[in-house]
Amino acid sequence: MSRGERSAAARRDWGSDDTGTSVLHVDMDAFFAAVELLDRPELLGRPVIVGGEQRGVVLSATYEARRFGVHSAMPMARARALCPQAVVLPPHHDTYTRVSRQVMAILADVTPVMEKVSIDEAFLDVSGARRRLGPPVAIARALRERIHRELGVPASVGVAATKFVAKLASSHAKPDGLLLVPREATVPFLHSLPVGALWGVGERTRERLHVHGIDTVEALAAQPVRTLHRILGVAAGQRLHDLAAGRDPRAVEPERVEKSVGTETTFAADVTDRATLETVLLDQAHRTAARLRAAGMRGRTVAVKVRFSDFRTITRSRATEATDVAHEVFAVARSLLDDVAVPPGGVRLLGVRLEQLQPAGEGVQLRLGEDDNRREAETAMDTIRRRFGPSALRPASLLERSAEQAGEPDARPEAAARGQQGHS
DNA sequence: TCTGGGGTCCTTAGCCGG
DNA sequence: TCTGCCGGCTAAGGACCC
Repeated sequence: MSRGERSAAARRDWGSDDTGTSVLHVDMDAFFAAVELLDRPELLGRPVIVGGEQRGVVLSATYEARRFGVHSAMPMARARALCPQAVVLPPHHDTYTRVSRQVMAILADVTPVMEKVSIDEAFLDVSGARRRLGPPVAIARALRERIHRELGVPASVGVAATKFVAKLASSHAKPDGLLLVPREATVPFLHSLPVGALWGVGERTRERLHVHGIDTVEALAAQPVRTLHRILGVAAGQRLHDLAAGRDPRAVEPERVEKSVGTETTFAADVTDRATLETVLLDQAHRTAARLRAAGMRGRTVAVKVRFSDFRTITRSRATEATDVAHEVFAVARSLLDDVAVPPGGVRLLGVRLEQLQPAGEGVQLRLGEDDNRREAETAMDTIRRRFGPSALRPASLLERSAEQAGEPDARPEAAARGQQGHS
């Protein structure tokens, strides 16, 4: 699902010396679509798109669909226009999470030095596994074969000296391939790529670099670093200059600490009614707080995100005492939302996020009375939901809304939003 | 064509205290 | 006492990634 630019010239044999290449990047091919095909083998060989309805985007597309120009993150309407014969399937995130766990378990068998990047990709440092399992390329081959045999889905693997180059290698190995970039081929490999292949170069940065005549990694590498500082700022300029020269000191890190947790919802129809917004906000506060409690974390900053009908997006945040209580999160979030003027066109998206996370046991002041009771009540709700499922319990105000919706399923904006979220 | 939801990181600006 | 400077913190927004 990588969206970085690729180059046909980079898709070649760069040599077979894997002595200096201990980083593997494992990337599942068209992961969501591939998992869907496990249940729908009759669709093999046909263009298949996984994506939401209404205002959704393409989450995943088989290579048969990509041939028509369909790619991930593309608006569904555009994808359907490009490939009207495609079979469109709604996403099943629980299934993808389950298969992802199985993939990660196979990777963890190779080495504990494994860093999960997302649901469908991970880095491995196999320097400690050589004696047991052989050289990196042999490990990569065995991994691909085992994932395919046990789970029935294809994985591509990049093998290189650094994380960044391993990632580029896997994206050039797709679909269902393996690419080794030997240590001494690192710079020639990088210099065969367009500048958009670099990590951190998206549409905006590419345009800015293009204005200065910089369209390839080779051209970027030839610039004095101070020129890049001027164009992109010190941090981004330095990083790209390093990446273009093959310098990437980041190690494969098995433990990653989350820095924020949040939930956001795009409404099926823009919402102008404040009561509806507050109901959604309350639901989001509960979901976010429950995730914080499950992770044993509390957040010190509550942030609210609002996107208006014209796609203008604002965020408002406030630092408070560290909390994992939905009631407290909601109180701050609602106060932030109160200060936002809703334009006549209404609100397209609403979200809540907790930032400045810290372990639940750390720096917590002794609190008495109502707050403690709230926390206990919410913790009890967690237990019940774990036992009987996520819809077993909801706050009364949300239940009332659900009851109203039952009578009039499509008339209210939040009914549409609920429907899209897939739970009510 | 009309743009999801989960995040991370960086820049800029204002405020405050030393 | 006033002013300037600096660092730390907070808030907002933007770009990017999968």
